[in-house]
Amino acid sequence: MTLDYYRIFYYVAQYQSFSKAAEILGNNQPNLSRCMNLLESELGCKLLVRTNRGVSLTPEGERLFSHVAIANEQLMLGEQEILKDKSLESGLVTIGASETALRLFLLNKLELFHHNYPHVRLQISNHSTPQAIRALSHGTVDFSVVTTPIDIKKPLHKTSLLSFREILIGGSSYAAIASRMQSLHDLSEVPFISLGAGTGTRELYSQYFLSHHLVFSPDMEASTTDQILPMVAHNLGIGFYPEALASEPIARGEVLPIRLVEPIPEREICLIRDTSRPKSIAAQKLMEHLQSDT
Amino acid sequence: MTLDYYRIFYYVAQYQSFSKAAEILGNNQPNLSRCMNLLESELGCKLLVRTNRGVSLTPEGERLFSHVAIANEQLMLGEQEILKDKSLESGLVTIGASETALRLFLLNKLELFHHNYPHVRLQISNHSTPQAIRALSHGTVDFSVVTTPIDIKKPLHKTSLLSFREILIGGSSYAAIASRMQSLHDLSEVPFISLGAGTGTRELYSQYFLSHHLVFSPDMEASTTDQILPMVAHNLGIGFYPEALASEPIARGEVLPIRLVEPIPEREICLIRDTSRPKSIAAQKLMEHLQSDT
DNA sequence: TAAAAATACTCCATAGGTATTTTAT
DNA sequence: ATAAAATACCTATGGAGTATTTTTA
Repeated sequence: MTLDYYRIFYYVAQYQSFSKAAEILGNNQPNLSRCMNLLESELGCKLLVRTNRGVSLTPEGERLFSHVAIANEQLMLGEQEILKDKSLESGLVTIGASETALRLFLLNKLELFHHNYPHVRLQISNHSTPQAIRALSHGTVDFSVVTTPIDIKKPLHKTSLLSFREILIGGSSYAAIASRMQSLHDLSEVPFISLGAGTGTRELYSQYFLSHHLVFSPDMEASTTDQILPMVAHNLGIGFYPEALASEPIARGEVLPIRLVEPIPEREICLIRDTSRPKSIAAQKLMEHLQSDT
Repeated sequence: MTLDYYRIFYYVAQYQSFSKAAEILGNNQPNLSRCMNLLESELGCKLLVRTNRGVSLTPEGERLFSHVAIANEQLMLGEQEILKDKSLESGLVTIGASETALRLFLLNKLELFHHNYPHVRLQISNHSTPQAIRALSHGTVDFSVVTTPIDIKKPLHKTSLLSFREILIGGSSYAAIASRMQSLHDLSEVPFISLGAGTGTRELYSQYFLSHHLVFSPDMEASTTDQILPMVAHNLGIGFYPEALASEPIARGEVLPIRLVEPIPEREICLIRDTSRPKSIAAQKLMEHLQSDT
């Protein structure tokens, strides 16, 4: 028993005519006649009353039609939705983003993407890097954009998007230090400002100090990177801060760059995806967009 | 684009497996594989993620499925309803019936029909014969069962079901009259009880009297046939009453039959249907039942 | 008689089926 | 090694189409 008969039935009932329905369906009258005969005989029940003026429904036909109409409309709706999703006229992408990744990379990219596909809803949850990765594992986001270092398990996959550097900055009180190149050992007495434990950034600098036989023990903890800049500007201490975000405050003289002998490890912004989970078309398109150079 | 793909998609999504779905559908795995490939390419969009452990849905597949599920369930529901209608496990028949037709014929028949098909709902509207025919013309009843005389136009069609006779009955006060055969002329001074104008019965007796060069002018009007018997029993007058209903009161001595020289016209109970209007299966079955001898 | 559906008949696309290969765990 | 889907290939049903006839208002 083929469902196509129901679609034909739908149009025949709508137009009260085999010929008209055939025209709409791009089919022919004798064929619809045959199909409706088959439908009736399969259901063992007359559905249509044929006259020389067209077709009308029997009581059973009416009953069936009320269901068939709903079914057909649902299918057409479904097709429309798929088509919209496909053409990115609808859709939802959920993104896990670390703060630095968001500020340094994602916001620009999202602005362009949103301009191109304004009907795709974007849901960004701002997390630390480990939190963003956990959200991905739990399936609460489509993908995450985070900063190295990262620790990744089996079905997760990393793609590099952008390298960036951090520099050490200090407030006006540290003008003397800033005036010449420093070694890490020289700064053991200077108070450091850093993000709290449990962030990738903190991990990174702990490793960085350790590799130079020092212990990184910040005197101040900021809960977001955003807070580091004003804390530094107010001379609470010195801290590492993304170069791209620091250049402007430096130009305005709000903070000073402190040059270091030991090269600060390069960091990366990267895309993390769960390869075991299928992606919506909108999510695929956005991921593609993030990896392109535009 | 064939709707059958959606049915296959429904089962594949349900069972998360081509093989399993094929089994349920009485089809084979390679065929479903082919059909789903076609569906995806027609929609231009991946719906299923094939793995060696089975199949899962992409986000677009999930969206489509929510619609397809509704559609499929509606179609299955529709099929079930039709099947129930067909087997008379459901259905509704509306009947227009004149009082005499109901009492003399219909009630017995309906009792048996209802016993055989208890799930078919019966809606009987009690009317005069002209009202029952009008209800049929307006499409508010499936068919009518009425008594002659009837006046019928184009798409209405009459089938005789049962002949019956009426007899003249009187109360105890009319024992003298009842004791011997009467002619209509002899009864001109006796008060008659009859139904009101606008009923077939009244029409019939007007004609009957007229054909014997008399005028039928009842002194009392009853609004239903039911009321004639007690009125007669209380000696308010004499009146025509269906023989079948009179026999019992006569046997009990409540009323007396009055024999007439002039033969009282035979009457008929008949089925009136609107040939231009299709009938539900239940209505067809009941009409058939009314015309059978059982 | 005209406008619809029904009938008769042809053709070929494709659904259905079998056997086998590929893939991922 | 196994359990799934994919691929390859074959067959025949039945859907699509054309021409014609039938029906009934």
